[in-house]
Amino acid sequence: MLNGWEAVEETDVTAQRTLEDSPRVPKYYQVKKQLLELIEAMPAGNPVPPERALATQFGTSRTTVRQALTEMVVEGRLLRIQGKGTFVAKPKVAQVLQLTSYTQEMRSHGLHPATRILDVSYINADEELAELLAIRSGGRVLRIERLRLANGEPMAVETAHLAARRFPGLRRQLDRYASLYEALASAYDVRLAEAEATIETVLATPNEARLLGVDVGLPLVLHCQHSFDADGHPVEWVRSLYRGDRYKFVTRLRPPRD
Amino acid sequence: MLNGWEAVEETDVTAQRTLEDSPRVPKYYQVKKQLLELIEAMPAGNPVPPERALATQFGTSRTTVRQALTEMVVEGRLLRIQGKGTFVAKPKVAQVLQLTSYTQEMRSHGLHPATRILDVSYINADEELAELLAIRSGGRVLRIERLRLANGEPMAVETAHLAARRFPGLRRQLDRYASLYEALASAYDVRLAEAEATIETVLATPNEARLLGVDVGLPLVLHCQHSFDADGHPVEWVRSLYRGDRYKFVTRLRPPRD
DNA sequence: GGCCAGAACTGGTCTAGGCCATTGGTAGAA
DNA sequence: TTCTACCAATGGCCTAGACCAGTTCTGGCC
Repeated sequence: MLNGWEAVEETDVTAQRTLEDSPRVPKYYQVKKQLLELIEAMPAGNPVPPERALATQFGTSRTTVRQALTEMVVEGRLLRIQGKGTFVAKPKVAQVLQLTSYTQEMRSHGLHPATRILDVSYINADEELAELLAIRSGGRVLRIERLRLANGEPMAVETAHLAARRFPGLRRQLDRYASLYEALASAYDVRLAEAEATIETVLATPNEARLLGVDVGLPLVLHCQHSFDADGHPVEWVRSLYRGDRYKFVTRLRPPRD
Repeated sequence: MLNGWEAVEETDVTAQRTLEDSPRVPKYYQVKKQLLELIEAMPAGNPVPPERALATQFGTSRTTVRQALTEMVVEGRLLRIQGKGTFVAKPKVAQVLQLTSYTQEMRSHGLHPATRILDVSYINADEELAELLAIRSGGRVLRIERLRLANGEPMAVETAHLAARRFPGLRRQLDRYASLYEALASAYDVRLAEAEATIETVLATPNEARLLGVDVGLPLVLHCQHSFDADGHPVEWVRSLYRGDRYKFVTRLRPPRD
């Protein structure tokens, strides 16, 4: 019994033709294993058989096939499109966690970056945001919501917050510069010197899923960044949602100062 | 506190008393929304009603309730135990990404850390590992697999790799010191100066799930760290699997050197 | 009192089907 | 030729049950 799952890890599919044996392992997991082998030899974008066909082929119900497929979609190995089919997904992109702009970062990976501005507006800071930006509660904050793309594919939804008073006219300046950081440097002589970032996994809400073109409930990487200038004043607070199935993060670490 | 906030995109839930209307929103998602409200006022560890009761209460099938519950389990908001019930989970623990030992890190959060050594053995480096540790391919490598706990709860499975020739007798030294980093510093006068870490989301395999006490297929955070000493020589390569539902990562960023 | 068998729960897996929403092709109409 | 209406195929969501696997309580037996 202890070796129950061990047997599956090294599943010799050639040996077992049916899924009937070893009831210790869920059937959907056996289906998944076989599907993983199947798509291993397939190039990205290649379609896998439709769910109903797989159900027949494996001798299970469609529900069970979907359970296996869902896990693989969550893992970023498959991509489901309603009405079209299910396809082998592309491998993950690495994102270096440093104070570069998204544009620079993507170019250094040989990808073609693009940004679509979804919304630029002024809001009033709630208590939490006010503290992050070191302004008074209720103070005006410029909120910039952008969709980040790489090679035309949505990669992240980024919502930046900056104190309106500190960067007057920033809204207009945005049109003149390629990136926010460039605008801050050129128009306000502000450069980011340090930041604190948190990374955690969350699941896509319907709205976020729509923007990123993924399914509701898929794990995303929530990356919140609090950036400071050389004087230690807060400059921005950014909440970014990356596609967990397309991204991985890279960061350089140093020992803590004692 | 650096945190994500609840996205405000939903259709007006207050307007709809029942689950019948607005077919745009899946029923399981409406169930999830209501469950989120339900557990908001509940302390961690508190049980939610059993699935069959919820199905009756919401007028849906148990399958639909399970779909909602499953998402909440994946998000780390609920904890399911077969035969016992489903319970409100504890909030995430933040993990600072810096070159501290796990032991130090947990203590600084007021948690009681513990480490269970799963396996210490010598292996032969494959090509990839040899390059990471700057040794010849096939060279001896000490492999340390440890289970990290906080307040008695499994938090991560960590597998460290160090060149055997560079740290002779390290296997025995491990017993004498509280942490690996302490052993390196005291017995070999080696201190970590820098590291490169990658972070990505993966799903738990049966083996990993068993060790961490989570369900197969739950998202984990894969954290790989390549550490160097002050001379720039590689010291260790560590592959850590954290519970994605219990952890979030914090890191400090600096501008890239040009 | 103490032990054990079993009932009565819990969540875990699975079936066999239903209908809906989206997509892409096709046949017929303009 | 171009457009439109329809149809077939896909994945998305849902039902109403079934049985299995753990956990906990309970009642009878010693």
